[in-house]
Amino acid sequence: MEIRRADKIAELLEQALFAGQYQDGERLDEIKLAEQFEVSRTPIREALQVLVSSGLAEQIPRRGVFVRQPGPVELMEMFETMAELEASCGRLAATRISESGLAQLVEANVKCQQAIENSDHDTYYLENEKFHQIIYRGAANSYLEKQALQLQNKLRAYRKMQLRFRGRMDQSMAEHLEIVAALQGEDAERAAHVLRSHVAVQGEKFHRLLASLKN
Amino acid sequence: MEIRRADKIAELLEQALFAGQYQDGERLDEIKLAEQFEVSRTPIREALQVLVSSGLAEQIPRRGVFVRQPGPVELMEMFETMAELEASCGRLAATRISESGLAQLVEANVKCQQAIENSDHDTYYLENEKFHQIIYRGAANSYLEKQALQLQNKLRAYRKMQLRFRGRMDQSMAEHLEIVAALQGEDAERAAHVLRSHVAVQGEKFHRLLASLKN
DNA sequence: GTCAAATTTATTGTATACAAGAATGGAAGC
DNA sequence: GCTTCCATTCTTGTATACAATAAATTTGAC
Repeated sequence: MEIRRADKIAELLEQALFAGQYQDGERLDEIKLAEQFEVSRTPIREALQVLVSSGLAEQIPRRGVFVRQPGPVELMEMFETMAELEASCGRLAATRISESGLAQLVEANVKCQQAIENSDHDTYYLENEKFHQIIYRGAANSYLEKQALQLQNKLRAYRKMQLRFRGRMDQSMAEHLEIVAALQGEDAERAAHVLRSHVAVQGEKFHRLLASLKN
Repeated sequence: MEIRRADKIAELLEQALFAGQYQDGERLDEIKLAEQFEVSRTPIREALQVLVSSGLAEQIPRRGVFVRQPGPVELMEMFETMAELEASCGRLAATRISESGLAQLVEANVKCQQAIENSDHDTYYLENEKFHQIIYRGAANSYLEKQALQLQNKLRAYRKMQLRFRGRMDQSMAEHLEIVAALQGEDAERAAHVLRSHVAVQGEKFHRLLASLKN
């Protein structure tokens, strides 16, 4: 359990937002939330500030804080930015990742493959995420790593939809193998390129994402 | 003037931090700051949260918030990340920037050149910043643009040092011309490459040295 | 004299009270 | 019936009071 109630509440609110429990533009009523969490307005306000600073909500002075769900355009922009960040991580990791890092990547891929064979979506998703995180780490730039992790976190909910599509997991696995090959060969440009298109949402994927948003 | 006192205070504190008025690790005393700004602890606390969430300070629960000036390693990491972000912006801008955007770039360069001839460092700095911001905008991805602007803002104080070196401004100008040429030619890779090395401060070698020291 | 435990002090975190601006609703005017 | 202005109500922002925990200091034992 957290030490500060405000932190715990921020976390819970974040989860609730990701779970879609609030409409876009909805006002987050301090008093109602205070009653709901059985605390005073003070920790609620601090929690709301956290949401605002992470972009999940917007604050209008003397008006309140409002839920801010990304629309399709912003979502695309976030995916594109994620693709660029991953490409950067890949480029840097190509010459910096350790042997142990490479081994971890291979291991994560094995677990991904197993998950596919068992049709275990959750495990696949988890190991896939881990795979990418190893690359962030491999870039040996903790600032960049943090940025990548943050955006990965923001996109988690939407990424999950993506993977549900038939055949996506198999293709994704093939790309993972190519990424590992590029990193092993210390081919920075190739690593960057493959990662970028692996993450990017283009063509068919884009339409599928839009379609899934409407539901 | 801001509507919320907390916002105004956050801004002032940020400036004070950038101006180096606080030591690294120094505790930001809520009560002292409250007296200093002649407000209660409440707006001070909200302002401190802003600093924490932007990474300028660190909060340790029930201990307080402490100034967190980036050390040489983190600074390098931030510059490297900036270089990657700029490269991404350049890549995207190559095929997306408008004619008017290109014209603005040329115009900014002219003003930069004039500033060099007048030895007007401040103007040079301002127009140089503007030049880069036009490229962020040219990427036509407002999320990425915001990320780039944020990091540019964080690095402002340190970037200023960089430019003081003799001959740096001339070299920088030459690189600007090359960047514009790449964008005009819609050469995404070249734009990315030139921008990356334009922004990157120290070389790969130095970073590798630092990184290897950590392991 | 030194170390440890307990008490005091100081500081953060939370609750509540108050102030000020924004939204709402109704009455007056057209 | 519609609009406008005013009063009321509601909500946020700030101040202050209280609670809880960490730091500091004192006191006692060895």
